[in-house]
Amino acid sequence: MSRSERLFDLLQVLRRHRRPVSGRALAGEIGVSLRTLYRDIASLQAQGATIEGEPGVGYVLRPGFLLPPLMFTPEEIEALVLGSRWVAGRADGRLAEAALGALARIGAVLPPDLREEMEGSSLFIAPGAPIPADAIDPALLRKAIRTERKLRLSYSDASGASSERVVWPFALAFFDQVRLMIGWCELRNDFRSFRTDRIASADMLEARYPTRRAELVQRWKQWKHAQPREAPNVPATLMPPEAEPADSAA
Amino acid sequence: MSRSERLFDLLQVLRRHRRPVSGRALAGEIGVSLRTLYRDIASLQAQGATIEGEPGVGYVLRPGFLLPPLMFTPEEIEALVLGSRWVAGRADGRLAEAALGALARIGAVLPPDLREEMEGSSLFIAPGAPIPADAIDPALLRKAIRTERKLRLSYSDASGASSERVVWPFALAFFDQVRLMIGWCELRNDFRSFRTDRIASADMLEARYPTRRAELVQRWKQWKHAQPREAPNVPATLMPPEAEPADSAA
DNA sequence: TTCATGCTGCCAATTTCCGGCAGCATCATG
DNA sequence: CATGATGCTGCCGGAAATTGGCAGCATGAA
Repeated sequence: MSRSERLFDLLQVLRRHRRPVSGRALAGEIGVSLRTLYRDIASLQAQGATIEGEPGVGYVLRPGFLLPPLMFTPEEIEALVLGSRWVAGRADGRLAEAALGALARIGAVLPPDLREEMEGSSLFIAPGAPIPADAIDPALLRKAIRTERKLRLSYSDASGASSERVVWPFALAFFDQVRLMIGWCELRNDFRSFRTDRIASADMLEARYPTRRAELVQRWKQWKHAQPREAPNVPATLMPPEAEPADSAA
Repeated sequence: MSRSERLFDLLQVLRRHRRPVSGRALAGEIGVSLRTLYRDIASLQAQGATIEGEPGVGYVLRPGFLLPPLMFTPEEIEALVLGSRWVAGRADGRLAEAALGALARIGAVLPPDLREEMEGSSLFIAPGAPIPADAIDPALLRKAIRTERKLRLSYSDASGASSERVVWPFALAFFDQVRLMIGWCELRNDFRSFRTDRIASADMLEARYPTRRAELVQRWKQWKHAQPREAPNVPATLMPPEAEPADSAA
């Protein structure tokens, strides 16, 4: 049996035991030396398996590595498929792939009737006007947001003036035609929004920003609520992206 | 990347594609030679995966493999959340609820770190222009589509003329501002699209329509492809909804 | 037919794997 | 505290697997 097959096996064995099992027992069950078993466990862990080992006790596989069976109502399936189709059609390539990948995973753990529901779903996203392509990789922005890292941006505002600045990115807003990255701007010492298609370059810095993302979001919402509006009778949430320019106030 | 890791990857890639994929394409996607890919396929098959390969066609993974897929990646979680937020914000109430319900179910099986990812996700759907409210319950349309039942419609077209007809609804298309129900119209004996906000009333009939939904969709795609376009230099997929009116051709 | 594709055998260079040993850390228990 | 069970790591040398390339055959569709 090749090593890769053995790893699949080990996973199944671990899944079967819910009580801790000693490495020696596992090694015996799989037919391999103890030394090799330790290496195998390390391999699985490297792939994200949360296998916990305690001295004197043994190993347990914590859930969360493999996707358990899932159950949904037909309407929930439709909602998931529709949402994923929207992402697949309207977001950048990486996210689009991720949406399809997530659907595929869900489909694999669905009972057959629901899987059929998923495959035959008749809710479609109509292609819209083409979205301006980004000069930079949007996945980088998401990664910076996820890991709360600072970004050094080269940005061209609506008037064409370009600038360089460091921002603390904490959100991405998807409009029909445009995407805005929202962050705290060190240059302006204030919140700013940046159209992703106007970001000429973005470099993720080593430094993490000092505030938690959730708190930035919360503060930003308050800030936004308090902002004077050029057209106050339009609800703030409905303002088109240009109404909140990256830097026209500068 | 180790071989075993690659096998997991290959499985997920296979799950993501529903159409047959050539070995060459798979090899390219995974970054390995064709020869090695064949060996990998054989390995997975030996472990119980039902991967079917036909000469001249490609590979398809039949569901039911004993090993469930690995857990979602953070990016997949982001995609699911973003898609669900789109549905929650842009679809009717029932679907919006379903989207949130689906997310909750997914959240229940996530390990803590991913659940945090889900709850703190910073990708937002910006509210757009208000969507015209439907006079009828959109959930009824979806139910009719799901169960392949005929609908009796009262419909007002763009000019305000109203009509009554029986249709075989098979799809719902979501545009930014408008939703179209697509069906076979018994009155016109042809495919027609109906803006859901112009449907004055809809009654689901007892009768199921005689053709399978999937086949209707397929025929409609061919029909649509063959339709003459008023503005032929605009790609068909980019035409705004009004370009394919419910009945202006009648 | 021709073409795209699946699939297999063979081979040499490279890489990985494997088992064994020795040693350390950690925890529970006597 | 001592002991035992267990997890975990480094090192080594021989063994085994992996890899890509090539050549060739089979099959089904256009």
